Amino acid sequence: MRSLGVTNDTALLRRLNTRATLHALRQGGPQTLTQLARAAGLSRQTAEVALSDLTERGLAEEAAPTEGRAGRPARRFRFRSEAGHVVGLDVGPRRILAMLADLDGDVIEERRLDVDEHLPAAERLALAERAATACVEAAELARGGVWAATAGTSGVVDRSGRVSVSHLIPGWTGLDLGGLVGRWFGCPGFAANDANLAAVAEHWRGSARHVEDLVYVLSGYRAGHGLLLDGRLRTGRTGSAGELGRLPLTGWEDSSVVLAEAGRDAEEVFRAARAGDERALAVVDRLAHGLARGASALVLVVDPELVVVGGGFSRAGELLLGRMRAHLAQMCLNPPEVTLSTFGEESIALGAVRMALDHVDRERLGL
Amino acid sequence: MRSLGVTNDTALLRRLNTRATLHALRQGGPQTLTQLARAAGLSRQTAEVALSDLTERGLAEEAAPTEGRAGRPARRFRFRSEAGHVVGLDVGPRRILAMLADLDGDVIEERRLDVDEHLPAAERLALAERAATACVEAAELARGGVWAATAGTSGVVDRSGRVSVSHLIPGWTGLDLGGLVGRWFGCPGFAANDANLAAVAEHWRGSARHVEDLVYVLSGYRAGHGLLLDGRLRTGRTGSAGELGRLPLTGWEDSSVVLAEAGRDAEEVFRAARAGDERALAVVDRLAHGLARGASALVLVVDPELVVVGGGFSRAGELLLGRMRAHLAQMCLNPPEVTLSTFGEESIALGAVRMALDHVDRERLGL
DNA sequence: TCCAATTATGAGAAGACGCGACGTAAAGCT
DNA sequence: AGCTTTACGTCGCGTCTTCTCATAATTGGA
Repeated sequence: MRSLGVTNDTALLRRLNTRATLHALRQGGPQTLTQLARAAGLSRQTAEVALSDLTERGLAEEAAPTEGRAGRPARRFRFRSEAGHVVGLDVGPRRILAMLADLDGDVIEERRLDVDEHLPAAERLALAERAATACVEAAELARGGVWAATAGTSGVVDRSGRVSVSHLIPGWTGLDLGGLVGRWFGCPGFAANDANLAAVAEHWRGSARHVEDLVYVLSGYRAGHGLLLDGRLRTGRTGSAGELGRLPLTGWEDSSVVLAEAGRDAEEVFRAARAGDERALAVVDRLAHGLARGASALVLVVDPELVVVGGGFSRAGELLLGRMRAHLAQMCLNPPEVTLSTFGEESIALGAVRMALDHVDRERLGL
Repeated sequence: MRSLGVTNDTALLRRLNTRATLHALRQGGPQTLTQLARAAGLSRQTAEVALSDLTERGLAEEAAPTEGRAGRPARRFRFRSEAGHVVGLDVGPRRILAMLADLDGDVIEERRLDVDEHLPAAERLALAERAATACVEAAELARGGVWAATAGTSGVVDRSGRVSVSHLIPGWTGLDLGGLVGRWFGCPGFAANDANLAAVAEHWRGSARHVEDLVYVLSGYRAGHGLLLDGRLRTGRTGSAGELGRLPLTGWEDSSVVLAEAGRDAEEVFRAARAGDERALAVVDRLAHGLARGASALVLVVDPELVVVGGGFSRAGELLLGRMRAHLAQMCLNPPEVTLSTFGEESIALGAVRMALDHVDRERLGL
């Protein structure tokens, strides 16, 4: 049974209308009062009241007036996206990527570094913290300028932001990653699985913008599945949704095994395949078959609108995708669309940014 | 991006508070004004206004006042659950079950009949209609007294209520079942897959009351999986979520095959197994293994809190459940709880009632 | 340069809603 | 009969939104 929030008095109306105004302001960019009111479905006066409230809270300010039009020039307002910032991190087995974004989600600073996959947890964390704080310092933010931070990583991450299992990163299991990144900046901190965050990023600004139900297939050195239903992340009770490790699928080959047998580097195989090398093409097909096998389980269970393929192997491009489509068509009655990730390697950190922004929108902006 | 409904004026507050009052009234049974106001988080006056509105709409009425207490007797109000009714149907391959329920979801009338599995669609539908109208006539409802109707059936049912695939029922594929049942009573009509509706019923009043994410395993002559996440039904893009038919699981035996090999009737096998018959126990174990295989795919993908086992085979009881738990533990890292269905054979029609009530709550009561 | 047309602003009035307060009504208890 | 208890009903206040109308600040053409 749905809970009906405490509704009460007219202050709720105020909040609701301020929220609608803020929403319209963020969606439509700098606008005049009249435009804003229409977009929010309110009267001009109400929008004005809401705007003065937002201005007081530092979330809106007057911009240069319209020019070139007849009549009295209208005051224009803009969303102060610089009012706050969030940090998004990708702490992977071989790579660390830190992003600082404003309230529009525009990435202002970015630090990327390669790390050894055997690097111990403490040093890995120190590097991640340094990368993130470097972003913050470069942007010259005031103290408390970071409103939320999220880290994505390989492994199972539970609801509280703790890594409950990680095979790829040494010393990672049991780590309270969400709590840690929060402490770095004195703000709420979160953590999530990398494939899940990648799915979030693709839904936010990537290939899955127009879709509410999607499966993300992370393939490469890091592998996993991300699941978004109704536009919301599904991590499951323990955070292990989409972890098919123990699913007894017939003919399910691990990607790394396929490549190891090929005895060649992934990039090399893809290049050869594109050049028409028969054996390389066979390897790509086996890769595609393995990915389709895993994806088919998710597809048959949740029947999504779209499958997005990302991660290192997605660099094989349409070659891989075509084979995956063919294999999926064998495994599903009405197979969904399959498409490439838009952001590639950046999607995990971007998804982390989005998750942090979700928290800001909810808790701090009241959206 | 969440849409921010048209918020506007104070009429919204009215609606919100009326809604809160209705909610409190339905939850708490007959109550005095003061109790109602407290439960809804409103002032007494506001609750009174809301109640007069509800009374006008026929949804509330004054009940006998409290007695035996000191002080002026308080007026009491009750929800008029008899203000409207819904029909829930289970049109299965071998059984038809029709239910008529009031707005509390209490089943008032019920008609059940066995049918031949080869019965053509037209005759099956005629029987279903007769069973349902018999319920309505027995209750002596006024014209327009049925506010919504839902039918559950075997096969894939898409969002519009059309059966897109059905192997078990002849002539069923392509049928606009939802539209049909709506036309029978001149009200909105819906249709859904049987396992999905069973999941809804268990979440509503059965074994899954306290849980928001669950997988329902329908086992027996009818088989399938139902999926509820965040308390909401997940049917997927085409309605085929949970249809694992093509999933290449190793060692996945079809229940019917297992029983056929055993050469005995299901009931007989269960009875023998309970008596300790070794061979019967082995058959039950193979059944459990097959069910666990299928369930494991759903469990690994969505990581639910609970698995509910229903359908004919669930009559094997704890015997089957215990084996399923053991097998699931082999297939999942942290296996969820497994429990028996509360309603057994009635769960599909009950779920249909709930789905019809959902529509009424949303569209007619504005909840 | 001046005037009309255009567009937005700002103040005031009206309508709706919810809530607190206060007096009143209706019961039980002594 | 009188006191206590509990709830009812009404009044007034504050908040919120919208409508209206006079006013202000531009542009473009005469």
